[in-house]
Amino acid sequence: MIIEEPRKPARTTTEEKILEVARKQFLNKGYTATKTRDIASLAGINLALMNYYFRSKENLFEIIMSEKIDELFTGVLPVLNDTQTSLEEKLVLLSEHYTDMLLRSPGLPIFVLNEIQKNPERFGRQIRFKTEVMRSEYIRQLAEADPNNEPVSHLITYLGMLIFPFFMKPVMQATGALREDGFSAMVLTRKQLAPIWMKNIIGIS
Amino acid sequence: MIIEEPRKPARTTTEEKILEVARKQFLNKGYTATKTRDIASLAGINLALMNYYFRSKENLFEIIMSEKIDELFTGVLPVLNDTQTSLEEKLVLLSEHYTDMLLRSPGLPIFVLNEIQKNPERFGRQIRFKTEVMRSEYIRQLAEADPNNEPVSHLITYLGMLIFPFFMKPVMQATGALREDGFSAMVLTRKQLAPIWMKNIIGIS
DNA sequence: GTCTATAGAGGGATAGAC
DNA sequence: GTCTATCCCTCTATAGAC
Repeated sequence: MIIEEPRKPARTTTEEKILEVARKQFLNKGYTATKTRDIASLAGINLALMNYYFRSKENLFEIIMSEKIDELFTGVLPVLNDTQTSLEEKLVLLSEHYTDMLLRSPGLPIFVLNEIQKNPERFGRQIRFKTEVMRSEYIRQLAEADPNNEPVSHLITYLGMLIFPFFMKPVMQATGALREDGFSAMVLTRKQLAPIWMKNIIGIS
Repeated sequence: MIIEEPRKPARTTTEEKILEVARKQFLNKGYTATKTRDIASLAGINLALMNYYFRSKENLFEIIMSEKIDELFTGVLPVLNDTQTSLEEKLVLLSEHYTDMLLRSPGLPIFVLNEIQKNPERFGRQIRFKTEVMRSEYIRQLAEADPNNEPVSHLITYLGMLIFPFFMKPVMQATGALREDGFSAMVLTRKQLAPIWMKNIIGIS
């Protein structure tokens, strides 16, 4: 009879602390500008210990990157694939999902898409776009609504409505066009409007 | 009588060659991942000479960055401020401007917005968003069309329609969802459709 | 597991000859 | 203007003691 190993709460301490710091550093500075020394010192340890847990900077980065790609893309697959919800309901769910999530992680899209662009063949494959997204219930319903619809283009349009404001956030704030709360307010209004806009565009095709 | 100095074609050679290479390197790799040694060797010279022309990497970068911000943002100000064109015409002109320009420089948006995010206070000011864009004829016409319109939000929506596909390009191609010519075709179709979509959204508000 | 110390490579910048 | 040689700092990674 096999006895399960009990959870070791000790392991959460240092290892998870490093991951936590690394997440923040990579997200804010990108891969090259992030220094292992900074991660170590911010985690309250030193370089050698960081390499004891994660063999290299690259390795640590791949772990974080994989997490973040999931956060940005893979997370919505259940919504897209749900056969119980209508197209209209999916539009609302997507808007809510992205708006709420990105208000918590405004820097996520620019980080992920920038690093993918610098290394497409390495990270691109993780996004099961062709297999998972293009064959989803969402795409099927889109084609059903109007056979002339170009599904990929429409998906990009909608993601743009939801995500692009977060690309512009630093610009808006640095130029003084929008303060922090002004930006949140705008995005929350858009959360309501985006599904309506998009429904209309789909109708138009 | 002042005699104008003749253009010195000699100066275009080395200095412009360095700029040309630096543009490509910074654009593809970002600031930190770009190495001055690479710029020099790709320009067919050496490090010392590069520092003779441009005092430092930072200095060279600021020049390129300034150029690129202009390319992405400042370039459309004449369109936005034209009192001779209708709102509808401006939508068409913006769509044409961005689509054609970004097909030539697909990596421009992600480079500029990523570097601005890493250093907002430094580069943000160059974009005269609050003073030039927000007081433009375009914004006035938008408010005229419907007083309930939220001009900033609508501008972001439209820029998203035109620019966001280029953020997704590496993802589309790495996942095999779209080949190179498939992407161009999609974007060219969108060039026609985006103004129509947007006109409709403005009507809805 | 956690540390100190250091190897080893790479990067930006400059001195100084031509 | 353009080069070679080199300084000097920073960064990643590892050896080895505790």
